[in-house]
Amino acid sequence: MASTTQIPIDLTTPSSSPSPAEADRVLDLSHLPPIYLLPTRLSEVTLHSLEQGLLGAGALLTYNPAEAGVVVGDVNTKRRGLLELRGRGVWSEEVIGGVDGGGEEEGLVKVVRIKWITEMLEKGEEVEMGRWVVYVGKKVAPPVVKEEGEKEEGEKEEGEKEEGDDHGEGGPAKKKVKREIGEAGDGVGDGKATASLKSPGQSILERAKLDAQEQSPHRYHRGRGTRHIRHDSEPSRRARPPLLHHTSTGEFEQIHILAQLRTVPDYVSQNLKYSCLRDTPLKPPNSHFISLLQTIRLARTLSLDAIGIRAYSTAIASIAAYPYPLLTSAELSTLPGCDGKTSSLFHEYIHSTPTFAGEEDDNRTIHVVQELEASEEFTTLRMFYGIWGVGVHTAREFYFKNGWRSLDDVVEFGWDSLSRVQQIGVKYYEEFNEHKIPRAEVERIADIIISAARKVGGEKWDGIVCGGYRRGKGQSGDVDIVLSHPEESLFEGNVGGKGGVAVEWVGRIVGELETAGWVTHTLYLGRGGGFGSQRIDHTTTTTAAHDKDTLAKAMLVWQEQEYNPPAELGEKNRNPHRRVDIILAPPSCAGTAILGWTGATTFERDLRRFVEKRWGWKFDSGGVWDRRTGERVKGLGDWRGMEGEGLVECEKRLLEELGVGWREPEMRNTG
DNA sequence: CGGCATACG
DNA sequence: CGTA
DNA sequence: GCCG
Repeated sequence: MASTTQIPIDLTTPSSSPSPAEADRVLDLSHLPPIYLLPTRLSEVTLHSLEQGLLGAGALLTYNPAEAGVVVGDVNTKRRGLLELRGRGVWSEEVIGGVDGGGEEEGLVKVVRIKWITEMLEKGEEVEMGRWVVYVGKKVAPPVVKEEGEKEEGEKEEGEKEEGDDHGEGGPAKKKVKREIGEAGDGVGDGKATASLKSPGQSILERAKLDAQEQSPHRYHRGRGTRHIRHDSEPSRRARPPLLHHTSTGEFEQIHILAQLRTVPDYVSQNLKYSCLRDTPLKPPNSHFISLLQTIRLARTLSLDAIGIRAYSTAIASIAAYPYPLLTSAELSTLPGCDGKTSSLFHEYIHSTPTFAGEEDDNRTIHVVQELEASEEFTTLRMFYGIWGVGVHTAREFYFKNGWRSLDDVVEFGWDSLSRVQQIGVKYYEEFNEHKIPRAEVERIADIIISAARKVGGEKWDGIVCGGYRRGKGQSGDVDIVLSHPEESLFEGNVGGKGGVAVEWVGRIVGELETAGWVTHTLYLGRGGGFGSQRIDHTTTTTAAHDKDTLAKAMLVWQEQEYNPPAELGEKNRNPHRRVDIILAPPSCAGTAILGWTGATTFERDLRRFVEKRWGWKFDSGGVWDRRTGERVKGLGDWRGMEGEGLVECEKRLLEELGVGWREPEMRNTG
């Protein structure tokens, strides 16, 4: 019941696209009962403009004729009106004496000619509907026969595992308890230690996948070629009278019409699947739903499902680029990379808890996500995975093979089996994970690094912070800075076996920073810009990136030296430790390095797919390569610093040469 | 039903 | 295998 | 999981 609530949607969207509902309105039809537009004999264009006009006047539209108080259509006779209603599952008896416009008697439905609306829209003022009414009926129960409707997903009431033991965080591990780790299980995990690593049949991560499969696929048909948001005037879809179901259906239909009024973004209408070719802002309208998908994606990560990761990443990136709050799963299913599964998740999400106008929607949820958040397995694996130097495999080993459940377990039973960097990762677990880096601190760190580079290598060294900072995030997990120098000659010359002049430079710069006291640990120092540096002799292909086209990288732990103790804490430096990556690029690689290190991940993957498809090139942050010849594509990514080009300019030129076109870093937040 | 980004230690 |  |  109460199906005709206010449309619980704020059409105001952060970006562009004026909404008809926002237009200054002289004509105000908001007091009218819900209006249903009969699509019969109307073109889609006509229908659409009528909808827009009505919505612009604040009228309440519904796509459920059963809820309508007024039905408007190309109908001229009483009998026709009655039949149109009946054809849509609305049974009624004529009310003689009639009633007049405006009033909304319960259970009454009036069929009105279109002229009524067009006249109002032309005049800009309300018009008595009386003279246009062709039929007034009183709704009655249909003769028997009930139709099956959409099934509501069962809620709640699902496996409630005995969860309970909290492992209160464990805090940063400060103690280095020595312990033999040969007998992994002893004393730990009370028998849980036997669970299999590879195929834990009872694993919630596995079950979550199965659950998902069982759900009705809930597919929405999509058009070939140009894809439009499905229009409900399509007969097949219309056939079903969804009434007799409380709530949702009515809102669904009602909301649905709103979805049709929005300008379809190009990437949707053109079915454009490369996230590098469209804007993806940091804070998209559907960020809450996205965060739930990210949780599911993480579950896929933790269950070693690489393809699931790709699939969810694609969907997330697509939704993140969508400039409107999604209203229905049908609307969602028109986005590239979002089909049955994704839209069925949204269906569950949007119906999980009603959200009213003005409210945040973060009380909505998805069942499998709740299960994940409640499961010890998921939350513990996630925690282990958060240790720098611990990947999925190791996290699973900790959990399933060793039976560990907390950081304390790791320290107590496994410390000596950890690699050096893992030990560092554990030691600073909290600082790395909980304490994000404010932008101002990122900038300070960058200044110090650039200064160090200039000190050891001259004033022409320049740098640019990439990563999340460059994409506009207010807080960063780490600092990624790309350094370069405009003179090729600096990177030529001797090539020991170990890899290029760039490595020497990064060594000198890090040395300077260490000496100055900023670096507490060096996790890695050497070749590889992360996404590749060039190595020669791939096969026969000459090409040869020389070592002068090689990136170098340092991964550091950093700590601000200036410490102002709040008196009682003492003089020890308690500033949080920070993860800092320094990438050193010769000028020939500067553009690709910056583009490659700015991210986000899905943007990068799609960029590589696009460049491969469009040109047959291979992109990595050390250069652009022709796959056939193996040759480096000339000029791409070269920094013309000697000619006064800036680093950002260089990246811009590269993006254009790649056929991608310029995209602001702030618009590369593919989630 | 194959493909899904890429490279390095 | 881990990192990005 | 989605696409061609």
